[in-house]
Amino acid sequence: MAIHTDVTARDSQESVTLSIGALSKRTGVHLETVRYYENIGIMPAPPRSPAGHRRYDREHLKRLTFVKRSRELGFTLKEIRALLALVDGGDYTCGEVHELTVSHLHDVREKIADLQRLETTLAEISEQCADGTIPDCPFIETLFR
Amino acid sequence: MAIHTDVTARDSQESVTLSIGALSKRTGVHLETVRYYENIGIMPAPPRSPAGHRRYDREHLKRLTFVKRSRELGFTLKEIRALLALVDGGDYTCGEVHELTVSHLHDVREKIADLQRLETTLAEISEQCADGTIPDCPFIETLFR
DNA sequence: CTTGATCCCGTAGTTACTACGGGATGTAAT
DNA sequence: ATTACATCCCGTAGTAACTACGGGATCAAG
Repeated sequence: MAIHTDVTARDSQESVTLSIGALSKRTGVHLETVRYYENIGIMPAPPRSPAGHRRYDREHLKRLTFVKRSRELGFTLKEIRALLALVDGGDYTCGEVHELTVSHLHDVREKIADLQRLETTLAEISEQCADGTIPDCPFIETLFR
Repeated sequence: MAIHTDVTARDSQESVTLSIGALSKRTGVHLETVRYYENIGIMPAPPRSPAGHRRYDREHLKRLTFVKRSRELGFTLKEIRALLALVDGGDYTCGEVHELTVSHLHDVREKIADLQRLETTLAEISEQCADGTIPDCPFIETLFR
């Protein structure tokens, strides 16, 4: 499936147009963020109404949903650009997507490991100085060494 | 222990002075970061040599070490400011430190939980599209929905 | 006394947005 | 037709925590 699905003249609702506000509400992406995505080239510049208001169609809606989902999965905008480039090219394979995903998964696992190490240390600290009125907390002492 | 330990005239090495580069090497904090910390008030402005070069002493070294350690534990600069304010005040108690630490620990645990949810999803995805030459990857499909 | 390392400063770039301000439209009710 | 209010426009600046850059001064060693 290419990102630009065929919306032929035979389609039942052939010209869906959404204002930026409507698009924002449907996707849950902030209005300013939509404009931001346009500025940085992640979303294409949509046609404008005579007065200059942006008019979005179903393709825009799909693309923005894609971006939103990918962000929720923790992909950076840079990674999403790569994903979109594949998809826009139209001839991507599952393997290419797999590669990006695995690489991202690796990053996520590293972050988890880092945070778990932190968690352990912080938990130890907070046990050490749980009872509260002692001045000269040992935690503070260790931070100075 | 207050942050400003007494370095009396009787101390064996009474005037340690470090250039910004030396301080940077000893603490592992980038030189530019040291200046940055000075700009934002986390490190005090040190005295200068006649030519205007910064001269640091043991107190600076201790403070910067403190900041470095705290950063490594994932505290934000804002949190570190709070910690330093307690310490600078000199009359902090273990309980106050405990509070900040527990709050931070809570944040860390939330982040871990978030990332673990991500990890699960990403692992599922990468299994689904592991074998590589199929076009129209199912993962991409789901992102469009 | 020359060479190379180090230092100075201010500014801009990074990531992914969010917020602001002031003016122009769109839409609905009267 | 007018009024009122929501929505839209744009560009700029702010957020966190730095990093990088550029061009000039100074220091330390040989």
